[in-house]
Amino acid sequence: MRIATWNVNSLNARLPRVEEWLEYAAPDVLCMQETKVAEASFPTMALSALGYESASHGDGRWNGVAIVSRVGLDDVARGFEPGVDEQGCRIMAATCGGVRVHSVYVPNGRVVGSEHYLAKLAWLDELRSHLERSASPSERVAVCGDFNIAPDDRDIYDRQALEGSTHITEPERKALAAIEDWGLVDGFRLLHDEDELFTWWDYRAGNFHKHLGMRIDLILLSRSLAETASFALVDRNARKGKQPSDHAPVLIDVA
DNA sequence: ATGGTTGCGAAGCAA
Repeated sequence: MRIATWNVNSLNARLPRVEEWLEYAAPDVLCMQETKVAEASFPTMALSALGYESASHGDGRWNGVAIVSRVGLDDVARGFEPGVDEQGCRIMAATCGGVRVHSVYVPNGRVVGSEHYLAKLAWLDELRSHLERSASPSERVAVCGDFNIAPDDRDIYDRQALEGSTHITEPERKALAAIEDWGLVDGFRLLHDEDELFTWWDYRAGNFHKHLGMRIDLILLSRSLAETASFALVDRNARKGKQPSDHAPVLIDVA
């Protein structure tokens, strides 16, 4: 079973690239983030034509997450518990091919110490609580998405250049570690321990071609699922060419 | 490597 995650930065703008990618990468499940599309106007038919069922959670303008699957899509749950993340549209889950799959878009945080940064840390804490309430680490669980955190210094291009900015601070990394401590492992890292295998590059200043990026898009797997991981890849080709997202998709094959 | 680009939506913000 091939599981993928991709921050598409507007599904409306990216639909041709997503369709192309589904055809050649052939994931069984694709989690998307920053779809920026309302549930009512989600391109369900276009994805159905490629053999994928869809479920989404979005308000149409900001954020938005989706899961598309060709191995079943059941028990869809949107947001955290009632009253939390009602406007954010940053998390949803579905059961696909026997795996409880989550698509998450962690808040960016903007500036270290700002209210948005504190909200990011609170959101990550809520994600840990949500997993405790709604899933079991002994089952087949995948938490996929744009975490807006580079797990360690292998995942950034230069420690000094980024000092003082978000995505690399200890509180963010500890919050991610607390989520992993629930019972998840970084699937991509199981199969690749090299540095500078980035998943996101700023559109500006030719950063992609200068190899100035971060690895912030992660596929976290429960242990039983992680044990079966056989192949993982960041598809940098999807970051090239006409109208790319600023993120590349990440995929992993599990049994 | 502090200067840039893209998306949304129609100016300026978020990333």
